[in-house]
Amino acid sequence: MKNIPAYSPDAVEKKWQKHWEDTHAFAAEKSHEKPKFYPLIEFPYPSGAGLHVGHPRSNTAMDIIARKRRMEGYNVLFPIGYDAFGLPTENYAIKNKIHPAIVTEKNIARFRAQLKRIGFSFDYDREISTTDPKYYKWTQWIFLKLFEHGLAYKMEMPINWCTSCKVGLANEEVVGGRCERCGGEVVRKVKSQWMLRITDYAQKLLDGLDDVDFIEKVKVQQRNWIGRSEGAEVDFTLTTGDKLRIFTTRPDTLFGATYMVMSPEHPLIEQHKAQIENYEEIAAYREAAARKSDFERTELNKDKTGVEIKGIRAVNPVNGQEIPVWVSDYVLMGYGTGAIMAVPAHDERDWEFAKKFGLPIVEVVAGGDVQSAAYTDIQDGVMVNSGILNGLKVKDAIRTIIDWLQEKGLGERKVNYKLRDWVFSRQRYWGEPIPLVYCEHCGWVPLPYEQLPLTLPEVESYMPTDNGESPLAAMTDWVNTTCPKCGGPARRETDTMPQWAGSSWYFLRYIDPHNDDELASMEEMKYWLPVDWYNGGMEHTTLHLLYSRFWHRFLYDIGVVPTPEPYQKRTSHGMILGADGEKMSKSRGNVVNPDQIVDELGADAFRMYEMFMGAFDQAIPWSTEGARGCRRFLDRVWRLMEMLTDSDKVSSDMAYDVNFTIKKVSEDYERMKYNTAIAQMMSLVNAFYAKGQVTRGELRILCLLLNPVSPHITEEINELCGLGPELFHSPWPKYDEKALVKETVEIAVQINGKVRGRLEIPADLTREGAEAYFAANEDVQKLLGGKAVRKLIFVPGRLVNIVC
RNA sequence: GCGGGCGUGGCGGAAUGGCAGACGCGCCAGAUUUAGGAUCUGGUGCCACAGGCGUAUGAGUUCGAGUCUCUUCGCCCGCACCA
Repeated sequence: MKNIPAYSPDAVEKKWQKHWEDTHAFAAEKSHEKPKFYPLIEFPYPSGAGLHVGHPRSNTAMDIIARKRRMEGYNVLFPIGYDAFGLPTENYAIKNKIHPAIVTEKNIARFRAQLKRIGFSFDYDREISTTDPKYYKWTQWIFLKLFEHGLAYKMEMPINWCTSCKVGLANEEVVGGRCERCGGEVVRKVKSQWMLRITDYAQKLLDGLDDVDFIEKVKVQQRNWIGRSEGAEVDFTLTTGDKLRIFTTRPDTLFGATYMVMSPEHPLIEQHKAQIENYEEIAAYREAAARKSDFERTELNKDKTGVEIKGIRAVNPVNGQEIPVWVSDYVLMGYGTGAIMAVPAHDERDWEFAKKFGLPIVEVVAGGDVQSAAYTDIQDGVMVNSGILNGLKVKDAIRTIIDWLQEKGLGERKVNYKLRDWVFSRQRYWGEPIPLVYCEHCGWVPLPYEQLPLTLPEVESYMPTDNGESPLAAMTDWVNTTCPKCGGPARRETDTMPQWAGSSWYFLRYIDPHNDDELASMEEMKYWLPVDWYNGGMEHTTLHLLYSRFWHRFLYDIGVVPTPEPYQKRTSHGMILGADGEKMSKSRGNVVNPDQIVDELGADAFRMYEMFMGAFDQAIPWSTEGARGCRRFLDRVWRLMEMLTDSDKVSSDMAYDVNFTIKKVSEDYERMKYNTAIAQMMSLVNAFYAKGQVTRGELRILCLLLNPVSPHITEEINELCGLGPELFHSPWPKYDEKALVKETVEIAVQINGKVRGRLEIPADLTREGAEAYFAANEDVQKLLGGKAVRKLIFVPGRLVNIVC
């Protein structure tokens, strides 16, 4: 072909992006005739820093799948939106005295422009933002439904308080005793908080994992987070006459319990103040424990502390033995019953504690040396010193003792979960207002649904207050209202919702984003749900993923959505590190700006490098040199136009390579093996160069295969050469099985397992015919040097191994 | 400590139990060019180089192991006193 223009990514990309935008090329079709496909990426938080090179990794990966599915004839919904409530925007607003809504709008505009420059095939007609009152109307609506069903409640409880953000945090937001966002110190503080009863859904969230295709490590993390454990609750009688209930997973070791431990916050301590001889000492210990942050409490776990409660003892229900009761902060009030029986012989923590305080260690499972270490094995051990359990294996003993306890009314089978209820309040401005009012007569009263959305008022200052109240609390005009129930005076809730709220259901809104009557129409949801493929970061596995599964399951239970699980498949991408192999951060100065890469190399090369740089699920250091290599490859693809020949067919000598590439690329995209798919296309292009020619038919196939990765250049080449209709709605190429069968193949010849030569043999040689074939082959006989063949292993298409 | 994952050239990484290092980066040489850049061609695991050695370590299974089993070492991620 003559007169090939120079490749200018900037011009080519602008041209196609405008064309796609003008024609709404990637809008999901209204009709439900075609099979649907709903791929999803985690919608970004529009930070002031703009897009990060990490975003395009997930986006491009799902864009490739979305584009391939359209070419395969699916109706594809590939949406985009913004998770725009949140602390950084609010902090920026405070610092610069700008309304967070204005900051948000600006940031979204920038993100949108950056995303469009990279050419993602999002359906921008369905764009949403969690900060839009038309959106958060439904976030509030869901909250009211949760409230209506008893799943939202307000409770005085110790919360994690970030001393720097001055805000309560969920357990999940505390990392190593510090605030996940700002790194500030986190202490305990008692405050009245809205809570969501996610614990009611622990078992459903666990069971639901069996019916979805999440990658295994995501399932494992969710299971660990929910933390189900089976055991029993057992009542010990105290010498005061009342009962102390404990939870244990090892009721078989009941005969080995030599003391008990209560959490410092256990209510029985206060109730028995009078009987406790050393109450002062206990109270002092409790105060010291409360002052410690969670972090310190766990940091010091090697050195256990505790105080014996003098004046109260407990009676072991299985043998009537009287044992001491201790207080220690290694027992947590928030799990089980806040008290344990201690079996030092068979629990490492109890063993350590017993050693430190000189408490007796009684062996009840034989198999170890319990004086030198706790014996915790449950496979081989046999019960000893255990009355009715003697001689039983651990598992049988557990069953036997629980039955016995239940019969005597001393205890019962019990399942516990590590999962805690979700602290849902934030003392912040830039979040969804909680649509409830407090009335002296009626208590907490929900706003009527028709009054939603309850919008954020304009305030003077977004600063949270030192006493822990939200900035909204200062807005008396807004706060003081009337009770929807009795009409009397009432006060609005001034806490707002956490950022997790808006992101817990956004995938539903994409389905029907402009609906003012419902969060989404049932008919549309029945067509589009569940999300077919959701890709995101591992950092959201235990928070966002679990929260959104919880909300969705609740909505399913009340008949609002048609599927129990929101996401059918969940995959995860690896992080992109700085060129130095460290996590990208401003302070390290190793941050790569996507705009710069697009400026220098073009969006197509940028997208390709993001996919080519390494295995998709692994952390990979950035290399701008590597990205230039992808640009060089696209230059080579462009110059294929110089060696174009007239045929619309695939030439016979290229048939194998072309068909193999179709097969490999098709399969690798599905398995997220983007790097090897691209490598294969590079090999094919190398083959065209080696030959010095490419037919129009061959180039068209290459453009189709490469289009999902680098959509602009491929459309341009296709158009310049007039190869066919626009690629993005052309059918995905199919390979010809027959073309993949070769007449001869080269195999390796091994003698005693070592490669000694190569041989061209007929491709259809069978295992049966192999012995005769190689016996008659001169080259093979030369390698054998007259030695007798003891055994011959022939692997068709691969090798022959002759043992002699 | 528990759970999950990983360890292959100078680098990113390929490899249904079957020719280790595909593809790319970097590097070397040549061609072209006034020069540089770009492009093209060839080369590039290591060594004592007609051969031998090589996938963190040591063993095992196998005709055959990067791949399967066990051992040791190292690294990453998640959870972390959850009874």
